[in-house]
This record gives sequence, structure tokens and C-alpha cells, in this order.
Amino acid sequence: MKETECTPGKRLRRNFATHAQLFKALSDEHRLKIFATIAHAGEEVCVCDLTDAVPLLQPTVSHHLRVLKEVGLILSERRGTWVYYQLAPGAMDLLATTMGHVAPGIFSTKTLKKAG
Amino acid sequence: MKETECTPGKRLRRNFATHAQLFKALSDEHRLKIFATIAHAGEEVCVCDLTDAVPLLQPTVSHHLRVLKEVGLILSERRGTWVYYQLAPGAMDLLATTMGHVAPGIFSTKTLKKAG
DNA sequence: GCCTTATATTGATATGTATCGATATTGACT
DNA sequence: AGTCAATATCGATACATATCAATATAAGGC
Repeated sequence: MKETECTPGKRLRRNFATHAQLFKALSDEHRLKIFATIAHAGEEVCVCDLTDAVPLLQPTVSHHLRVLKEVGLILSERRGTWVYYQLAPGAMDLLATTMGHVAPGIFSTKTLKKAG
Repeated sequence: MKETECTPGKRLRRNFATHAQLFKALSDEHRLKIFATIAHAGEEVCVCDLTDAVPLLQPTVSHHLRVLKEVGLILSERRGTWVYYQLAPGAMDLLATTMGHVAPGIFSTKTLKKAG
């Protein structure tokens, strides 16, 4: 006698490719620290400071910044010779809604503070 | 004349390796869908159902489940021939505190519902 | 015992990516 | 023009990983 049948449950029709891409941008130890540094700063951060924050050479930091930028988490502005990075306006909403889709009921956007 | 000096800012001394590992577990399209399916179910989910939810063969699904299990997001229980996966008790707290460390002030654990 | 089913593990492979060195770009200053 | 400093891009490489085929393990029914 079979104990139990498999319970089909409801299929998720959503496509998780873009959500996964966002998590992938945060899935590297150094790139995550770079992002956290920018998020904590609350203001523009010079690339040189980010290079100091991480045991990597400048081209590698530049690569990580590009990845974070491509998924819409940060943006950059050139001022003179320096380039400053800051949180993208929609970054926190992006993270919140993504978490909401992945972990329903716990991460609901309504309970999260709006990004300033 | 120099326009501005680099503003050193405060260094983050936290180690982001484990945080990055958590995001890495969610950084694959199919693995994320598997996790979301389990999270949405709110109950145990049979492996066979997860295999149906994703265009992958059984060994690959088993691999993804192991990755999710190793970072503490899910746990498994064998019942007869079947193995059932469910959210780990601390999964949502884990995600919430991790987000809180990465995105300070917006994802604060206090504003998040407790995982049942 | 044997046979079937469900899941896990192993091994091979192909693709992705983090890193660096070298070079290019951009801008400021003389 | 030239030179220096900050950042980005390119190319190569080494390492990680997603995937599958084959096999192993575990459990139930005969």
C-alpha cells in the first residue's frame, strides 16, 4: 500500500531569471561588500575608497561595479577625474519586491520602509 | 586645484562571505524557483513535485536541493520512499538579518513579520 | 531473497566568472 | 601640445558550477 501520493501543489508560473540575476550580483563576497559599503554610506562613494575596502586590484573592482550597475542596484556619476557611485533610486524597492516574490508573506513590500 | 578629496568613509569590518554564500544559493534561476516553490507551499513538498516544477533531470534537482540545504534555507525528511523538503525554521530570519546587514535601515528585522 | 520506485551520489563536461596584467580612456593641470 | 592620475576595457587564465549519464542507496512489496 502506498503511504502517500505526491501532492502536486500549485505551480509557480513566474519567471525567476531576473530575480536570480539580482541575487547573483550579490553572490560574490567582495562584490557584496562593495555594495554594502555604498548602501551604508548613504551618499556617493569614490571608487578609490571602494578599492581600499576590498583586497582586489582596481580593474577587478571596476568589474564588480559594472555588474552591480547592470542589475540596477547602483549608478555612477563622473566628477572631474573621479567617479562616484551611489545607490540607485529603485534599489531598495527592487530588493524588497524580489524578496517578496521569493519569500511570500514574510517579506511584504508594505512592511518595508520606503527608500529615501 | 583638486576638486574634492576622496572621502574615506567608515570601513565595514564585517565579513560578507557567509552572506554572499546565501545569495549564491539563490542566484540560479532554477534553484531559486525550487526554493520559492517550497516557500510558497507552506508545507512539505515532495521531490517529485519539485522535479516537475523545473526543466531539469532528477539528479540536477537533487543537487540544487543539497545546495539550499547546506546554507540552512531548507531541510528534508524521509517518509517511506519519498523525501519531503520544507523551509528551515530559521530560513526567513536568516534572509531578513542578511538583508539587514547588506541594506541597513531599509530591511530592518523589526519591521518584518516573524516566520511561523 | 528479488524487483520496482524514489532519491542521492559520482564522474565527466561544458559553460560561466573572478582575477589580474596590459592597455585605453577620461579629465585636470602646465 | 605633454604629463600625471583615476577609471574603464580588453585578453588570458584558473577556478567554480550547472548539467547530465551512470550508478548507488534506501525503502516497500512480492
